Amino acid sequence: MTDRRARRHEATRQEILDAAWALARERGLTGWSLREVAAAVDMRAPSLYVYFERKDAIYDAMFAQGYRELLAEFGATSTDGEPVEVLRQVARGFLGFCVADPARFQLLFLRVIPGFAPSEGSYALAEDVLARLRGVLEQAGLTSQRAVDLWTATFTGLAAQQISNEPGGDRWTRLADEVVDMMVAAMSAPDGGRSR
Amino acid sequence: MTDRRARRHEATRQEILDAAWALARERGLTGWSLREVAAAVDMRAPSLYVYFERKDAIYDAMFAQGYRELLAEFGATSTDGEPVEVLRQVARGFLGFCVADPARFQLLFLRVIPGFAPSEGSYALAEDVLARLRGVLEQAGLTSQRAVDLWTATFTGLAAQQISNEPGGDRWTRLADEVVDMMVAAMSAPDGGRSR
DNA sequence: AGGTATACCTAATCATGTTAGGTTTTCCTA
DNA sequence: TAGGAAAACCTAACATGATTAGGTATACCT
Repeated sequence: MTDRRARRHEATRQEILDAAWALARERGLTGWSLREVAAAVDMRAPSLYVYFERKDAIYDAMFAQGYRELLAEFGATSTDGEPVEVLRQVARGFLGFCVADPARFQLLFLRVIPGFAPSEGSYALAEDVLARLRGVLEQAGLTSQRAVDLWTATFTGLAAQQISNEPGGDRWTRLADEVVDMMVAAMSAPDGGRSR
Repeated sequence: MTDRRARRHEATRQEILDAAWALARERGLTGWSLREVAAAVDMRAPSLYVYFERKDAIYDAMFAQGYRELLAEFGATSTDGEPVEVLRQVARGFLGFCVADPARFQLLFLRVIPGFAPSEGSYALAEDVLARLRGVLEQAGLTSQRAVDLWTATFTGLAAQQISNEPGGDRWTRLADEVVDMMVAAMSAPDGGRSR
């Protein structure tokens, strides 16, 4: 395929993704049909198959895009300064990211779509994020696998509660700093992070 | 309706629910159709409407049943002894409950079903459970709303991670005791549970 | 100018939840 | 105990969903 055409193809693909995101935000992650996406970009449903081989492939592309955005959010967080303060920053940033787009949160962190699993490539992006997180935690002395596991569970848990019980509020997200301090106190060596 | 008939009706209703649970456990919470449930109880799909006015009503009944089971699990946990030990017991019990049936976990604690919201009556059961939890936490000095919120977020978070990342394992659930101790240390008065 | 891949379409298939409109079964009552 | 009403079930049909088949037109390279 020629360059010009490839660019055009990619642009249309992104247009479709944008339409899907808009619908997902409006009507819920799974609350939209291919016909609706198609209508939003002035096509008929079957034409979408030129750009995505199945509906799940759209979800997969959204998944990848979401993790790329999270990586960007990470990048925007200043990583220098007192390690614990950096951690607080990261925690707040993460929660803000989750709450900003509940549909995205569900797609990235909950298993909401029946039968959908991210492709290898998309999953790799998720692991990039995790690696990045591991780095920041280490800086603050949270080196154990247990600490990382607890971190992810706690903060996705906080986001989930916030989103499903009080969307738009901060009853759970405002606990961020406190929780960070708590985890640092309990799990930084020696030897809350027992052995490794 | 006569008593005999009412009993029969209720029995069939439960039969349908059991079939739905079985399918949900087998193929995922949303991975079954009315036709399949009907086949499992030797009927055709439309006949199910004698017992449930819509598919969501089945989910609602499952939701209620799930919370009744959780209440029972609570009842089975000995509530006397050292408060912190009781808390550990409760935490382990809860995680066991979640991991034992991922479909149930999703139904009760995640918003997985598009468009489904529990009825008032079913939701009341969920609040019963929460009230019960509040009681146990208070016994151990965790009296603040913040402590309760953090508790629910953390333990549903742990369960979610365990279920979606390592089903059948214990990488997250084994953190239970440690997390309980951590929360008690950080949030029992004075005055981790600041003011109220 | 012509050929070919691409982009798009309509028509159709099959599964889904749900409604309409029966027929059969059950069981209370006269 | 006969009759009738309600309950329990059925088949047929609909609308909407994802997806496939099989075309037509457009864009671009040679």
